[in-house]
Amino acid sequence: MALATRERILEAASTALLRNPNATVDQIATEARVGRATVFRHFESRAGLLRALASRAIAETDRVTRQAAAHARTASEALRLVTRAVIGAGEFFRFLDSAAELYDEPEIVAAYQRQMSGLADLVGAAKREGCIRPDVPTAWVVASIDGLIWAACRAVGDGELGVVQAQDLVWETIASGLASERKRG
Amino acid sequence: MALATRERILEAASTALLRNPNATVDQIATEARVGRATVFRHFESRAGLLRALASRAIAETDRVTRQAAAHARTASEALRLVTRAVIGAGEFFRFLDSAAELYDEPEIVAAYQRQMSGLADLVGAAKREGCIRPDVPTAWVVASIDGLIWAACRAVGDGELGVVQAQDLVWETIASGLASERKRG
DNA sequence: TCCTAATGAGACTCTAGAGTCTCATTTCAC
DNA sequence: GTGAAATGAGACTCTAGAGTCTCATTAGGA
Repeated sequence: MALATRERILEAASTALLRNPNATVDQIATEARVGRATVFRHFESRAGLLRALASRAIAETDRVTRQAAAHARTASEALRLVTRAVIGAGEFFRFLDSAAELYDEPEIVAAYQRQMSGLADLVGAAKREGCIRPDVPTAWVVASIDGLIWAACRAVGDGELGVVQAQDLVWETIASGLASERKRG
Repeated sequence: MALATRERILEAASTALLRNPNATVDQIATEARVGRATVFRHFESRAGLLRALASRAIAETDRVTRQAAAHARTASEALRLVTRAVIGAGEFFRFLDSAAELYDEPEIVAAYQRQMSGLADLVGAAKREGCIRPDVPTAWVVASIDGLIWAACRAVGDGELGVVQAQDLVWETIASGLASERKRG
């Protein structure tokens, strides 16, 4: 029961924070259909709750990332699989989009930088394999993939796209852009 | 003087809010090198200040958007010019990135939706002109352009890219993607 | 120089929301 | 069924930050 309650609170926090990044403990408790005091029984503070939620998001993202990378035989394939995997895990970290206070937490910042530098390594390797254009700065490749992933997660969350569709579209956009064939050359 | 002070406060608010979306009136006043009371002499409340800042961002974005569209002879060209123009105005609206509370303001939400639906119209027309792939959902084209614009503004703000470079890269990414030629077909 | 408007400083009130505590009630394991 | 653990409800304290007000100081235009 203790574990179930804790999970329920985390889930509710994710939902409430997505709706409003400044959601109060009271709102989170209501969303979880739990007393406010119970929230403080499971987490030392509001900040502690957010940290726990962020840890969960980081762990899940790392997990799917590692798993995707392990299945790939080339860096280019890894880049594609990792991108798809992260989009699939979007529901876990999407609340971070506008949870500004969390970017004061060193753990969060470190995790984000770790993800981005892992992505940069992958992009570098994919360039060497001839899959990614060498004339485009790696920083931009990383930034744009990041931007497209966020856009995809938002679209999925809003019900505009299905998860698989979003995964396909992001990769298609990265790979070929959005212009018609005949205009491309 | 009154006008100069007001402008200084708006500028400071933009800076302070970018650093921390929950910046207090005191922090904004300090950033503007102005007394806290002076802020309340120029704006009815913190929320009013943010609204004024947002109005400024909306007006500027609308202005450059209209101007860009006016110079274009085809929808495809308009799409390109508008995208570039919006990136150029990034410094005005970038604080909106994580200013969650502002998305409660009907005026802001309406302006954002207006921009997005204008973009959707442009994309639709560009599709009809044969410039944008017809098999990709318009919603995704809009979402990905939006995502890339934000990514570009962030990169420019962080000093990773120059404005012109970012404008070029965004359009290049939209037009052709990031994959090497030989991998594209 | 003088007058007026704008400002800075700081004291003050008020409120929302975090965090604590208690006690009655529920729920589950045994 | 019984006891321990978990919970809900609500009262309570405390603090940060918004917003108001006053008064002395400054700056700028006539």
